[in-house]
Amino acid sequence: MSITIKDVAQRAGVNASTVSRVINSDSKLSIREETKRRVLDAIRELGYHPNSIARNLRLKTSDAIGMLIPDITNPLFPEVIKGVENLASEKDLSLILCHTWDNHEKELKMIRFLLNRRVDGLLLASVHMRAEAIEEIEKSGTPYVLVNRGNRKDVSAYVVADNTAGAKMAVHHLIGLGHKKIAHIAGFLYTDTGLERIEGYRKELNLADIPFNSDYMVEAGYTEPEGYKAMNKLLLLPDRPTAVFAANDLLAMGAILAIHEKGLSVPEDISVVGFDGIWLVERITPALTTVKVPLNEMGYLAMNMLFNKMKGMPVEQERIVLKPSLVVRCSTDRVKS
Amino acid sequence: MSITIKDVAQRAGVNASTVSRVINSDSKLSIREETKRRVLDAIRELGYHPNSIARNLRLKTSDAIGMLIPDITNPLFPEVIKGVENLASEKDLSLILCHTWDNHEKELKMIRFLLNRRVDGLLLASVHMRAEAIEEIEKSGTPYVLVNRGNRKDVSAYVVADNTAGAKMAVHHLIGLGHKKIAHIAGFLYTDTGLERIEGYRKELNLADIPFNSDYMVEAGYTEPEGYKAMNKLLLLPDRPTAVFAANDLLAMGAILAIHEKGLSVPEDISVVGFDGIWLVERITPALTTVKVPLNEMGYLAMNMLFNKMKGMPVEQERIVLKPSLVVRCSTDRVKS
DNA sequence: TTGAAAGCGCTACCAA
DNA sequence: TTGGTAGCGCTTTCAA
Repeated sequence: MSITIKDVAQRAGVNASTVSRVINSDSKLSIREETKRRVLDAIRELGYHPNSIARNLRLKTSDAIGMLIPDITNPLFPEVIKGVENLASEKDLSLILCHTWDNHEKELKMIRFLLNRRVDGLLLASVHMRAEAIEEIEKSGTPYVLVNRGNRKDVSAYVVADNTAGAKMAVHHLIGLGHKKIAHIAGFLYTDTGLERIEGYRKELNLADIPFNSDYMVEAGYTEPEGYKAMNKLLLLPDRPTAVFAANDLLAMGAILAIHEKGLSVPEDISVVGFDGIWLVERITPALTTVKVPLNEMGYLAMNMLFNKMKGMPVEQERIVLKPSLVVRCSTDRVKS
Repeated sequence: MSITIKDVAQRAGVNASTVSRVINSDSKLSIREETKRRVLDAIRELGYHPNSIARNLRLKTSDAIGMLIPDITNPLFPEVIKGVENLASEKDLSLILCHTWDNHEKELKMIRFLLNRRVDGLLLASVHMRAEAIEEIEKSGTPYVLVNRGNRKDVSAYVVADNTAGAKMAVHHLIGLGHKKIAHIAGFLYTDTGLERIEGYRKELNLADIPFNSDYMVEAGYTEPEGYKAMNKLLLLPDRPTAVFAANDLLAMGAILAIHEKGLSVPEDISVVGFDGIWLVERITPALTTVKVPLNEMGYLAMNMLFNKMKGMPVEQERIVLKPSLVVRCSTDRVKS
């Protein structure tokens, strides 16, 4: 029913192989102008469109890359995806997007799914510390790059932010403002983003000789409602913190909501710092002080690295750590004495 | 190099067709338990993963659907995509995401690209009024559904919001607050969302016997900077509007920024209403009054309709128009007399 | 410069 | 219950 290369060949009075040669216009092959024209005409007349699936089977490629993300409604990911897409579309690669909802089962299922589709490469922005999934990918020989979340335990290629440094900047800023009772709303402990941000938090506290208070650290996740819940726990503490460093911007937003609901205000009563620097947080009230990560660049660089790997080209740097920067806005202020 | 069905067959001492039958475990076919076990063992031992590309070629499907969106960093789309993805992953369909940046050339290019990949269906959230692209899709016989943006001129299947009604609600609200000088920051005129929202704006004005003032309508696009620019134009007017209805939330945010920069305040000096109801706008300052569209549902319903079409199942309703609702928050207030 | 033919990995028909 | 085989639409080698 669909028009194939044979139909075109017949119409043009040539062999299918000739049509193929015309389509792929290999400059090394010489094709008579006249033949070429006839083929091109036939293609137009019949409205022929080459079947990529057949082509891919023959060529053993898919011209597709798979990307795993936890949750696209966290505005962090669209920014990263944008960076990825820019390069991918330039290279005529399709981007197959899969959601894992930070669920290990789903993650594995999606990876198998993508591997069966023989994607040419994988971008993983949703990775648990468990190595099972990674192993499966490596066995398949499919090139892959971790994005945003790395995995400190293994030797995979990745593009991530310097989470520890970022967390230190945030806490340093708070300490500079005179805060001592600094809480941390942490991300998942099975993600290295979560772990490293905790590490930075603790290190910086240490540097300032502020003892770590386990009451001040609560594990949340990465969504706004989780930040809200975590903050409510912190607000119940007899010795309430005067500042909160949240593991990401959404968490920070949830925290601010909880604080406001208690009739307290930010930053007067409690200062709040976020992480990631999604653009919308400069518009909330109060404008959020946050650790900005070059998200777009992260996506672009990851795609670029993946592309090089796919082409078997040398990758000069397999592990890229992007420097974040502190953006001070209105959600942080000097501690009230 | 990769393990194929033949390798498995050889190892299990059966024919490839038998392996295929085991994999696809067709309940109608009877396979001896013993054989089945041998095959399954061989699969496990060899770490075999079926090649979807070959399967797709044979079956003439791709188990993939393509989705066109203008710009994923507009938070409207992640919400829609989430709805789509929910159903798609349930049906084991991959979602191939393509960005058009609202550019007609790119749109056409992406459609051809997806058609060549023989996607089983297409979800179009980025459609120009030009019918060229649609024609190409129809010629290919690929089922498709328009999402968010419909196309009033043709008979395509779609799931959209009732933009006219939504716009009327917004303007009605403003009029009820005593506003007469109501401006509209419009979306692109080649999108029917843009057009219909204008239509609702004008109709409601009409109903209240407020004459349409062309100075009060400025075409923008759908991004925040465009809203900012448009508002600045409006602020230059000798007879400044007291209220602004923006064609979407991002535009409204840009407008608010412009207003604030001029030292004016929302809603005291100028009231602002948005459209779409992305969740983040309840957190900006002031919390945005907006026309909320059930975005998630929109995605889900579109995917559902597409799925039915793909299966050749009867689609009871080819054109779904979702009712939006007005959410009044803090960005609108009575006009100062 | 072009044609013939093999084969990518799979499924499904027809036989046995 | 299983095997053999043709063929999905394409590319590419080998010959002509």
